[in-house]
Amino acid sequence: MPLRFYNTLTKRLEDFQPITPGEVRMYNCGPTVYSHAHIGNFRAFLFADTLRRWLEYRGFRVRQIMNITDVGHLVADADEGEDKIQVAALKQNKAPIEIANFYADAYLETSRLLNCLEPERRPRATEHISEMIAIIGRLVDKGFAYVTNGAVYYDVSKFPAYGRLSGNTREQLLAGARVEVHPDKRSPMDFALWKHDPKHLMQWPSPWSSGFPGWHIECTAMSTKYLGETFDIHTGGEDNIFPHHECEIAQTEALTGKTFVRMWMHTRYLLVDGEKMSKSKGNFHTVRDLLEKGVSPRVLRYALVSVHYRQPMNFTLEGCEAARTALQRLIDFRDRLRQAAGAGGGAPNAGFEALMEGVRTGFEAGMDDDLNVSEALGAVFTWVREVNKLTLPPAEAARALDWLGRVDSALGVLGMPGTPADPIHGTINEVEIGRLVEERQAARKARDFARADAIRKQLADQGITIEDSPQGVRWKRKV
RNA sequence: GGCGGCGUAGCCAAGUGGCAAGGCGAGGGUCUGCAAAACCCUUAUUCACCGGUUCAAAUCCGGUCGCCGCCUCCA
Repeated sequence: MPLRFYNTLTKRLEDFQPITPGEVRMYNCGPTVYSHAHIGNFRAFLFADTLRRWLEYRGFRVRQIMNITDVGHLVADADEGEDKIQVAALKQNKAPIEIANFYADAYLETSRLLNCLEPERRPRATEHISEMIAIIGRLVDKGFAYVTNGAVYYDVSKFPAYGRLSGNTREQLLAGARVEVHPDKRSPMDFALWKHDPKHLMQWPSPWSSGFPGWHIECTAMSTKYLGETFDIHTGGEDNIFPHHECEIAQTEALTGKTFVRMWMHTRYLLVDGEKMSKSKGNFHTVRDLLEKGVSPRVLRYALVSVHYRQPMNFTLEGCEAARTALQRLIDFRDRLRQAAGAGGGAPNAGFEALMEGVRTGFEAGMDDDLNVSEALGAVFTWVREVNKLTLPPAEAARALDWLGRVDSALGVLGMPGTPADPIHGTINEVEIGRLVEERQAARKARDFARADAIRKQLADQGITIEDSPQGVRWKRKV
């Protein structure tokens, strides 16, 4: 079965072929750095990461660009609202750049913690002002934009295809218009490319006024700069479909006269406890909050990645616990394979080849089908159960281990270390664990089971699980 | 009002015409000093509801109910 993705633009599954054979050019809408990223943000970023990993698994070279928005993203109405970063700056009595840098650094730290691969570039809006001004100038020259009172607006009426992505056509928007028309705008759906506002903390000179860029223009400037006028994939959250991506298409295609993006992919919203996440409902989780609550990064990654990206996901702490157990099963399995690869026993298993072929086929079919991770994981767990029944000779264990590594190159969860910052891991060190394990063994030998069980409990409280097997005692850290 | 999505076991979640994957949880077993891990068995005669098409529908069509998102704050 071919690799295929759901294209928001055509509203159907399409076989995927990059423009340049063997190379995929992909732009991911990244964070606006005015506060800490929440798990909904990271659902989208983890989707982008998984998509990149899967394309690489399939042998493509992936040129991945993920932006950082540090100016222009307005907090309320697009014309009257304030810049999100400016709001945070005023509130905290800091310069906008300090706010942006602080949250950008925090974001990058979280991204690494969740095992996201580093994109080719992370361009920032404030570092591409001159490119944006150049594009705006060309749009004015071409008649797609007009200047009033130092501001520049895109004239949506000049772009008949407006609405193709979101379904919000000009007619419908006009019919349902509920926004006061800004006096400078010709139509309520026109959007700002450049704004003039003397009160704004971030100001750049331009041919029209000292001011700052609109939100949508940054992605046009940065994506086309690094990926060309037409590229393969553009991703974002479903809320980006309108207005952000609709406006990007209008701007960019008016500018170049070419198709902007071939495949638009959007993650659905994530709900928490069945409701939209919001601070007022008390169900708002930033990634760092969850880590502080003891959800380890790899459990969080597993939980967020294991649900299909186009399915509305309901995030709960109970769900995290289920994810933790499932992940523990995979990690225990891997550890057993490692041991068997070193000192396994038994003759070659008759059905082994068929099992390997089955899991590979099933996993790849799921992932190829619009990144259906749930289906792909189903194949993996079925395989795990079958392999667990066998006694593996080293060669087979090594092959299974190798395959598990392939699976994890796409999912990125097993290779993640537990982090010291994670409280469930406790502070106990290996020397101390070894001492307690030996003390417990001595107690068991003396049939002092009360003492042995007390030690086991003590270790369990530190996140250490003891397993007495015929091959000896083992211990492991909780995932 | 316009656009889009969802409703599958206690929970999460695949499956878009041919006897309902997988994970978590629960119960029973094998193993164990007891556990843990692993394995075995059980846990949806049924896919929100009502009609229709078909030899055959969770899957297609029509309708009803419920939930959610977007329509210039948001991934």
